[in-house]
Amino acid sequence: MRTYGQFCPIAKSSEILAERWTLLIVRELLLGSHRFNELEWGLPHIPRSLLTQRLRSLEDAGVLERRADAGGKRREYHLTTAGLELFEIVKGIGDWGQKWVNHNIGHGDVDPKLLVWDMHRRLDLEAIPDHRVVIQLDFHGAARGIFWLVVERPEPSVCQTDPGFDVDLFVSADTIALHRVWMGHTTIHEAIDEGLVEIDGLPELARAFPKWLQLSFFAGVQPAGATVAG
Amino acid sequence: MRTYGQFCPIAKSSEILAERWTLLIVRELLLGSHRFNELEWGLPHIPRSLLTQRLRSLEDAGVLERRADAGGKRREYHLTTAGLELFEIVKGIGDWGQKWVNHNIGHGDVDPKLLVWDMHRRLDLEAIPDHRVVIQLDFHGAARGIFWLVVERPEPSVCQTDPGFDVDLFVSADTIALHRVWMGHTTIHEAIDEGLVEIDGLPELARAFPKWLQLSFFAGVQPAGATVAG
DNA sequence: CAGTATCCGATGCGATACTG
DNA sequence: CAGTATCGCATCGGATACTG
Repeated sequence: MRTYGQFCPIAKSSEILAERWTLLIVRELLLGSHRFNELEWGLPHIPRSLLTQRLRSLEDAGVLERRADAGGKRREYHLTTAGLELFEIVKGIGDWGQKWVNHNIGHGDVDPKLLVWDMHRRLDLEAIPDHRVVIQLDFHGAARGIFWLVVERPEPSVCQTDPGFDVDLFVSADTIALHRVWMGHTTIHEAIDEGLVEIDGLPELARAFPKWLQLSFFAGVQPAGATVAG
Repeated sequence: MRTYGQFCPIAKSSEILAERWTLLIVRELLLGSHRFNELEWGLPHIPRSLLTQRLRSLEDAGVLERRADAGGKRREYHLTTAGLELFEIVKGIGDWGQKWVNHNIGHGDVDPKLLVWDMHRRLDLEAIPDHRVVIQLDFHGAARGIFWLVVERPEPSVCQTDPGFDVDLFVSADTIALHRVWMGHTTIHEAIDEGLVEIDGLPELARAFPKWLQLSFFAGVQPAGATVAG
């Protein structure tokens, strides 16, 4: 690991935390991912070898620990007490970003895979129906992709290939528009009115769907200089 | 600038803040350095070209702005509102480091130059005498160096070469020992008792010196697992 | 003093391919 | 699924020299 040659605690922390990808890995762990594959879903474009390397560094630094899972065969990654105490820092960085960093979501910043992964993790388990609902999401515009969201208790899941179930709801969305909804820059109803998002299926389900969908943790943070919506 | 291709505010912030040296530059600005040369004092080993580059990135990101100073000739770097709002984040990272990162100060982590720079910035202006006091600091042990601290109002200064004034106090210190005092791991009186720090000069000044010296901002944070001193 | 310009070697990153 | 191995390239770090 590269060091700064300083005793300052900010420098010592930065040696661990300020390396590329590291904070995003911690974010994923804080949000409840524990398996290598789950981490990959939340970190599109990270080289697998680099993920391995970072997980090892974080283990050495005492931020996380590897465990064998219940089955005994697979590994799981869990934050230690030290790692869990990064919550406020990571949240603070996110709040700062939402407030101050250019909040025009551009073509380079959108990733349908990450969006559906985030969405599936924020579904309101209290609000979803008792029975399984399968949603097909078609993204178009800045970036394309088709995903399936299998909404069920105890744990919703997401697929990149057709899971084979009958589809109950078809959602077709402009990629940037749905990102803007997720980030709280607009509402899903506005996006629907503008024709950028369409929901097809049983009217009852179509009406209920927006209620299951919780937004990003940072959707409530106002960008600096934004006028408060009337 | 390297990006992550994510809309997540943590990722957008990290693109700016998680690059090497960046957080330490922000630390220096938060602590009151504004000129290129002051920044260099607080960032030993940073290549000047890289400092220039980072300052430019931070300006582009809206974290700082360049100004002409009062004289009109020199440039100064000042945090914007966005930059000032990084205070809690930087402090949080420092607190976390002081609590959780290996707090054995080793040979690779000591830097007398940074230490005297930090010390001169934390001198208690209320407590120092009315007249100028010149202190020569001799570091020995893990890393060597001689510095002169010119203690005076309104602004103390520090030199790497003999400023030519009569020296009022000679301080001779083991480098690691004085770092440990600064970080709150021990007291200066303990270090003196162990023979690791010596102060020579008028007894009145020698007695007063420890009182001018405020410690690191993080000296009050207990390392995890540390027993509270009795 | 306050930078800018250039050059070189080491390392980190990212892409691809391979394995149990 | 959960990694490991390898390799080219970009960036960083450090040195040196130059400028207003």
